[in-house]
Amino acid sequence: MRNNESKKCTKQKIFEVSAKLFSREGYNGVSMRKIAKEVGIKESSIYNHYKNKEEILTSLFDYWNDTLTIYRPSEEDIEKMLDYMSVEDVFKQLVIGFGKSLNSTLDSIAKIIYIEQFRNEKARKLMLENLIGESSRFIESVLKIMSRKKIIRAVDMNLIADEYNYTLLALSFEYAHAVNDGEDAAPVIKKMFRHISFICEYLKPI
Amino acid sequence: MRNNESKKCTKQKIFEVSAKLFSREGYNGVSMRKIAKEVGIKESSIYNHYKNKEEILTSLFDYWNDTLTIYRPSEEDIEKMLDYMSVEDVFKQLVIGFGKSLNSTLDSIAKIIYIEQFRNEKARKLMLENLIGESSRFIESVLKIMSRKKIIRAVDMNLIADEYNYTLLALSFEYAHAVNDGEDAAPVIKKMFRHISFICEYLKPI
DNA sequence: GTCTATAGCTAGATAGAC
DNA sequence: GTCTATCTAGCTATAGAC
Repeated sequence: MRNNESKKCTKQKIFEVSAKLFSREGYNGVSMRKIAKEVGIKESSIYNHYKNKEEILTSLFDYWNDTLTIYRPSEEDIEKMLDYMSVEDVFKQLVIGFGKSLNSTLDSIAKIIYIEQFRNEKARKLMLENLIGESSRFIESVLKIMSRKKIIRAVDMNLIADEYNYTLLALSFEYAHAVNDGEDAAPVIKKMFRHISFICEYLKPI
Repeated sequence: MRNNESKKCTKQKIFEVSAKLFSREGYNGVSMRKIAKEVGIKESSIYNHYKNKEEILTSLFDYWNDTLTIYRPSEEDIEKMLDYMSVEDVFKQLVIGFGKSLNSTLDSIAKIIYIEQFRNEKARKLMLENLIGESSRFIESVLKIMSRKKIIRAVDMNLIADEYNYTLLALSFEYAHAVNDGEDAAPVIKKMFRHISFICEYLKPI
């Protein structure tokens, strides 16, 4: 029992420390020694938990993929939200809920995806398929629900989903920088909300 | 003379090879040996042209900064363009002109900025100040000219400049991936133009 | 300005004691 | 499961011959 707990604890520590270090220095900028030192063990001990360095990175990406898929609200959830919330508040809630679902490890992993997207195949896939593709399709499905309920006017939903999504993606880079540099992230959040207001103004029925 | 020419040529080769390799593997993923091998010289010879590895990276960022500042059309240029072009065509021309100004080395440097923005201070500055800040202010100044000429309706120009710019920035990431993977970049260009059409539709005088 | 040779260091990974 | 010790390979950078 104690064995299992301490095993889990050390592996978890390696996991979180790696996320933090990779997000600051990039995968190739962090050595197994640095990770071991920060965890408080010898580098050779890492190999009892992970096969090699690459497997640590892969486990980070897998965690991101699993967690973020679970978070996204279902179509039923959206329907319910629209019963008592405005279009604008639903979109704002999606951003707030997404932000709240991110612990500091997930924040770090997001940055690792940004950094490694041109070098690592898994990171590239997460960027293009998850952060761009799936997100856009999700927003398009939300727009379809709103259209069915006739609370937004007729628009090119694929286009508006892209407009909504790409700007938020770029702003999430700016957000990562603010958090990174220990600056106030409020101005970026404000920009996100201003963007949502702009889209909702466009969507308003005439 | 011949000395000068060959010197310039080797230095230029180091410059271009480094841009290519850094953009693929990241700064920390490329060794001086790899660069030397690809150039066709010994690694020690690099130090006759650059003080160290960091100076190669810095020179790449300086080149980006100098070139892109020179490219951006002046307010007078914009005024002239508007004499015989529509609002939409001016914006499309800005994207096309920007694209044409990029040789393959500048394409690579853009990717290096994306990769290194969270690790390298110069890259971070270029991302936040040049690609986000300056670009947005430039578009805002273009919108002001259009507004003065009364060819667009009254809007929050700071907001629209951000809407215009952030989506294009995110799409430029997708563009970099397409070029990177040897895929067809046309669908991304099409998305850029669709975005511009959307913004111009919004700007149309009533 | 390029070369050979090498210093001096750090990397990822493994063997075997406890 | 963690440790010490160590291997091999790779790294940046320099010295000095040509």
